[in-house]
Amino acid sequence: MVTRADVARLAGVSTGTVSHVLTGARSIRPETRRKVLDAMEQLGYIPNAMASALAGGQSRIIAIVFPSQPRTIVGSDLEYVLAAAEAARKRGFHVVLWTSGADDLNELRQLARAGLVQGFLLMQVALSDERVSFLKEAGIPVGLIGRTSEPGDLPYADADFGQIAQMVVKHLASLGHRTIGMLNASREDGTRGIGAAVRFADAVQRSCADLDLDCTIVASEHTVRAGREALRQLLDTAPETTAVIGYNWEATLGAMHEARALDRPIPERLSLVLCSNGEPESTDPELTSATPPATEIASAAVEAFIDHLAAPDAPPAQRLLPALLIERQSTAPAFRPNGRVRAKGR
Amino acid sequence: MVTRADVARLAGVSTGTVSHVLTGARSIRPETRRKVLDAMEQLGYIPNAMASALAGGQSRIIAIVFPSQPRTIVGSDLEYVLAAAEAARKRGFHVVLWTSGADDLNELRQLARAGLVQGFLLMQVALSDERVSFLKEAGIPVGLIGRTSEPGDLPYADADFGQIAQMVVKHLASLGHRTIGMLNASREDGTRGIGAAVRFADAVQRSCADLDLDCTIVASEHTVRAGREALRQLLDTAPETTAVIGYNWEATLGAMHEARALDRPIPERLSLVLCSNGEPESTDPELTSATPPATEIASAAVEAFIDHLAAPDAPPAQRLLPALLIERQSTAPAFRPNGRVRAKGR
DNA sequence: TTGAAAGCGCTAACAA
DNA sequence: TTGTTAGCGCTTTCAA
Repeated sequence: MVTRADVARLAGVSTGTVSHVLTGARSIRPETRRKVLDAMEQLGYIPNAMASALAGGQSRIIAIVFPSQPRTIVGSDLEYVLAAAEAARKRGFHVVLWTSGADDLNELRQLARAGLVQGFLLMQVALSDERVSFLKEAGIPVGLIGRTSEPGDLPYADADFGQIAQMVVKHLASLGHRTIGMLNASREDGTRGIGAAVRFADAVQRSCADLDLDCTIVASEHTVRAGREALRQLLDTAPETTAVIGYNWEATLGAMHEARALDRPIPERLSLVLCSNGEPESTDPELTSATPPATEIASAAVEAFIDHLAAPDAPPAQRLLPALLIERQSTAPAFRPNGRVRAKGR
Repeated sequence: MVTRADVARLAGVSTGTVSHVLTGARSIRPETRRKVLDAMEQLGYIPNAMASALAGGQSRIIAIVFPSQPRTIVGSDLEYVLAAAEAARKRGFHVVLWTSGADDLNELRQLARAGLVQGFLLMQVALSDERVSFLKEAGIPVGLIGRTSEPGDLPYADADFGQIAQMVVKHLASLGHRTIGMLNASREDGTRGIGAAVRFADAVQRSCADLDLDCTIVASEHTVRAGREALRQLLDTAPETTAVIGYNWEATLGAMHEARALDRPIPERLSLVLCSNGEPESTDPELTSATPPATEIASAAVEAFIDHLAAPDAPPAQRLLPALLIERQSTAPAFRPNGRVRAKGR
């Protein structure tokens, strides 16, 4: 194994100098730097991560924490994780995975105390998340992919639900829809981010109010069957509904089936937009969507968190990321019984 | 921070003794052990992971590697990863995530040389996978979640496609199906495990031959649209087909839609079984399935790999794990034009 | 059965 | 601008 001592010897400098060439922590005469770099090159030197972690007190590893009580896992969850790993790598950090239940919180503390990880990036953040308070009290750095109701001064990145709601409602309004429905996530479902559900529902309601549209919101469990029932209930409650916003992937699938059963073909007689994570391209018709930008959110969260690790006292970055509306096949001008299709401007 | 020296002092022993109590590497007088354990308890001692990694030369970290050229990510991919992390944790190991393209292979070597990871567990293994040969040549431990065509003496765990094929074909035969179709994964799709596709198709064919059933196999791209076309093609080629085995999640979704369009309702006029990873419970009707047991496969692969790390010269474990057939709503007795429904025993 | 001490490879404070 | 050196906390060999 090639060590820093070998490099120093070959370059004719001290080991300290080699370190400083690597870290750039102090100015080095260009000529010396060259010699050192050449020697490293020549020897194929690779710094030992464990040694520098031990000596420097920084493992450059962060943990991503999933609740161990797993709910339905969708493909995009992995997208978050992979994007986080990639973003961390770009900053010279690594990501380890950890699953933890309410009873395992102590294990998180031990992980940190063992010096293995410098902090925790939480996924599936609930409105009120005990992991957050626990880690904060333990003095262990925390960041969020998502948000609690009161993120305070924690670094986080989340979807900008206000923007998403506004964009989607505007889109539907421009297609002439006047009565909108929403299939929300279950309120019971803390792990799934009920915080987001509440925030998004509020945002949809506000956006509808702004444009003077009617809006009915129905919560559904995260199953296809529940989604079918939810749509039926929605259309019972508000028969005028011509467009539905889905914020619950499984329920949205159910709604698609139920719409067919109710002879409300999509998009001709019912428009549907998916706003949650899910797989809008895997349905038929493919779903028009404005889904949270998983990769961007994860990257931003990692950036914010690593910055926070470097400067714990500075106010951390807290970012809300906009989604893009992708029009596919599930939205169309509002159906009017009398056959007139009114497109409403802007 | 509490160190081993603190514990030693309080227990009135040497630091070496504390280490040995922890590792159990040599016999300790029970009384001494007690004193040490008490001291650790009292001080809340937690060993420093970095220090032991440095001194012991073992980071107890393994990396899970994804191809960076990502294909469609399904929910079950994360299931593998989380299960692997959990299994590793039980063995006192940690899992870091890495994504790597063909050009990044050197980074893998550096990760290992830096002492950060002890080896690599590869996901999305292709039939002929350059990562494997690269790492083997570099002398870096490799394990597989999946298999290459020639796994040689590598530790791995994979689904037992022979068993799955036989079980599913038998199930269909027992429902009276005599003509079976299969929607296979695309042959182009190296990252997706064409190896598995070939193996599974062969196994299905063999199982059908054993039971004297007709069998038509059509490959499809991994899109809903391609699946629709594939089903049409399949039914054109073999109109007698009454049951289809899906080994391509997106294409299976497409087949469901196309079946409806062709007035072949599932399951009354066409049975469908999902055998690939996917979300059989998210469709309507829910899919009867025999999908690879993701959690078990990942755990077994991790076990095999960690064992291999501990004893590199012993022949590594190579495991094929059976799936369970879960009957849901998409299979039914074969439809007979004349109305007779023949159930064929066992 | 236990203790002492020499590293593991690197960082960073202190000197020069 | 560079060198020297004392740790970082643990493992493990060698002696006792």
